[in-house]
Amino acid sequence: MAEKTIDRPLTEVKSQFAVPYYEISYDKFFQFGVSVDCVVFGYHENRLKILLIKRGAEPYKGMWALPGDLVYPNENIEVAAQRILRDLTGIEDLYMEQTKVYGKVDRHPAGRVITTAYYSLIDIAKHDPHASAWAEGVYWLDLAEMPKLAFDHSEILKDALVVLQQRVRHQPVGFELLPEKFALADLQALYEALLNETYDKANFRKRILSMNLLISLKENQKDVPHRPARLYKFDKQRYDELISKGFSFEL
Amino acid sequence: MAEKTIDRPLTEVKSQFAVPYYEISYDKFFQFGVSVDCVVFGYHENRLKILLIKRGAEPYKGMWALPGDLVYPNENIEVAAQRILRDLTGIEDLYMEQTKVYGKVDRHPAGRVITTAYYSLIDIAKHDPHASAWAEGVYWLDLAEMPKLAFDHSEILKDALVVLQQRVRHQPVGFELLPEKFALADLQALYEALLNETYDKANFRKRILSMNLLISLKENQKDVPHRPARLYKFDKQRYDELISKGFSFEL
DNA sequence: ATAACTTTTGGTAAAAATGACATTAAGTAT
DNA sequence: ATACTTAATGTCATTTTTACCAAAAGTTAT
Repeated sequence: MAEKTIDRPLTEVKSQFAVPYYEISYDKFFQFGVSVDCVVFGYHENRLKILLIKRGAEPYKGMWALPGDLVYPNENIEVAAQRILRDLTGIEDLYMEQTKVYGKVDRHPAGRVITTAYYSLIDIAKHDPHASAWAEGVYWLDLAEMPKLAFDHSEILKDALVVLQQRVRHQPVGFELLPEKFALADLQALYEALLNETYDKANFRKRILSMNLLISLKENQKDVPHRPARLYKFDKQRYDELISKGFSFEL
Repeated sequence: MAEKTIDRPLTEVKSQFAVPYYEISYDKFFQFGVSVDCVVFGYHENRLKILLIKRGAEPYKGMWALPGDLVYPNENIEVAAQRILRDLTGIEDLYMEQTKVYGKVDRHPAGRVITTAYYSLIDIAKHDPHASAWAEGVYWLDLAEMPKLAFDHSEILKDALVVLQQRVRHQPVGFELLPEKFALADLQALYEALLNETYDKANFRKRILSMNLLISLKENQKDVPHRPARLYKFDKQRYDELISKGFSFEL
């Protein structure tokens, strides 16, 4: 195919790559710090929570912040995200996904630090966070009552929430916030909390069940003061099958 | 509200933030280079194209690559993205959006460089790229015939394409690839190229027009060997209104 | 045991959206 | 004037969505 090609002579040489890279002093460029901040969403009793730490070190000592820290120069970023979250909160092996990079020149008082935000969803009951390293405390804070956070973490959190809502609408990630076994009403309450909407109970049930992503267990709720609902579990295998066939979950 | 709070004593101090930040030698951490890579999509004659450069400097001299370069330590990343694209290709003032960060330890032979990918959509006819700085050439390459790219740029491009298709489906970004005035058939051809699908002409028309996002001009196509179609333009104001009311574009 | 109560669960009917396709309209080319 | 091409509009059957009802199944109180 003929392409539209525009090929002009070099006009000016001003980049660090204009001469062979190994002859240049990179000092001028290689002065960045890189960090990771983790936005961990949890869900408990119909409320969406965020995992925050109370900072035990400068800068912003004593303030609320997302769990985050600097990446080592020989460490991959995703690995760092896991390590840092584990070091500060004890939580391990989460599925984490990037949301955005934050790189304002003055966002960190100690120098030029650009940070990558990762988000994750967990069932609060399945993990037991505890403060360690320089974290003075680890808390599940209600999303509705969020204090001001250190650095630009308030902005990071706000953006991550938008990403979460996007994801939740188009992929069945919501299931990750629920216990293994759950009732349809639980799932509905979760989605209503996540997206602040309300759904008709009967129609929600039909929609979800028609996707065939749930396995009906031979087991009912216990200790409820009314008719107990049937319990279900998420059919991960069926989901992977559908995805590979180009299925797209929509709520 | 009572929160589930877990607050344990410090167990170990091992982070760089465990002592006041101004007393620490950060040298160990502040060794990163940060770069930006731009994935600029263009559209011309029913084909999706990518703006690539032929590298005129090491590393990967002579190879195809996304326009990208290192960020200055006192420069905001978005500003750098604009500058670098302008320096290398002469294209200015694009609306660019982040897609992802790439940070593998060995992704750059000159040292630890993490890069942020930005993507943008432009109407090829509206811009006239020309190689400058250390770019030896600038080319619009057809997406279907993409060569192997320098660094991890092939992966970056692949991911950006997925993001583009997502965005195009849920926001009317497609309009940015068309000239000011266009016929409905042009819009349809664009979406069909972007998403490799085909739509029924009559139904596509109804769907698009029912969104009220197009302004019908009192003007028709010229120089077509058949009945000329009515021209439309995108109603940006109406779009912003709808968005602020929580409207979501779906195709 | 029975009645009252609450929530689950299955169903139906109207309304809305979708999709396939036919028809008419409006221009160009001969 | 006629043929031809694509635009533009309309119709209709089908599917999907939505609102709502009622029976079923358990718990609790009497």
